[in-house]
Amino acid sequence: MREFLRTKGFKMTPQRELIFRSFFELGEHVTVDELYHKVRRRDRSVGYSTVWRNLKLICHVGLAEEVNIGDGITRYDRVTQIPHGHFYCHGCRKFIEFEVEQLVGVLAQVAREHKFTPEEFKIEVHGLCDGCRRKSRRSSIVPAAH
Amino acid sequence: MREFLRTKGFKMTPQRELIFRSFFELGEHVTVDELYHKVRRRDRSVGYSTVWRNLKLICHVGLAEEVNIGDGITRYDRVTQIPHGHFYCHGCRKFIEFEVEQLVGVLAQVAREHKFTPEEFKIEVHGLCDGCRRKSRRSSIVPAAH
DNA sequence: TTGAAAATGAAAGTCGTTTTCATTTAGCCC
DNA sequence: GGGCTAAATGAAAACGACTTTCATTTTCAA
Repeated sequence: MREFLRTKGFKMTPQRELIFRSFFELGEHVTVDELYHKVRRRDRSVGYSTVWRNLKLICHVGLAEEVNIGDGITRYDRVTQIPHGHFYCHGCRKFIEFEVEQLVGVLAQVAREHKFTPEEFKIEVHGLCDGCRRKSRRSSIVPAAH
Repeated sequence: MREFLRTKGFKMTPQRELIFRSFFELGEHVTVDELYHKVRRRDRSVGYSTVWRNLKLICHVGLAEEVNIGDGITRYDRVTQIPHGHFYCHGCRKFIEFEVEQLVGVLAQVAREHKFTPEEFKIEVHGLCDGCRRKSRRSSIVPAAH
């Protein structure tokens, strides 16, 4: 990793190593805060901005990408070989991943038809997971009033 | 519209009428600021929070939905009969819409397999439109340094 | 070893969003 | 039409995630 970063013009530091390692241990849909706290448990001296900057760096070198579901909190998702979409349950606020290889193929075709050059595909479905659906049936939830 | 809102327990006001009308004139990918300024051109006395609250109300009653591309700005998109996805060009920052009827069908099937109850589908592709791709070829853009 | 460039941590700044609160208004009942 | 209650409004402040600043420290190539 030190070598990998050096070729891109970045230096290795103890903080960076800890942050990178912690990120890959968490791996999926990581928020800055989550990573910050994980790192902090191992080294109380690391600052929030250092965690944030390194998360950006991880994205910059192509090892992760931002995921945005619209709740104002940016999540960082390790880049994997297999493209995947997200089911986001607004009950338990958890993600379920699913494969989108063929969907991406279709999308790429549609993009070509529109002369659009795709770089990133975001496929997200919001709804309720099995567990939360059962719960919400019992105590049907009323949306907040204004 | 007055009637429609009344059945849901909301009142009609001059401000609300103006805001609703202005929103539907703009129609697509509307930001709070855009709508605020459009409304203001017709009535200088309308407050920002009123515009914001009414935009939320439009979503609440199912006439629009939030679109989030990850730039920290929420856009509001009129709900249409035909489900559509977005190509977002990060060159000119414009959206191109495309039909996703069949894609949504496939997604719904995948959701069923995961016992997930879908409520909203977000299909977004980031990249470059035809015009911006030609431009960026000529003057190949270097990503901002840290 | 040394110097330039990069990285760090604390603090402050930014900016879109959301809430608060005093006041006004809509619309139901008589 | 008048009275009443809940909803709506506008200004301002609060919120909160994200980003930048700056003085200091550290890395690493020469």
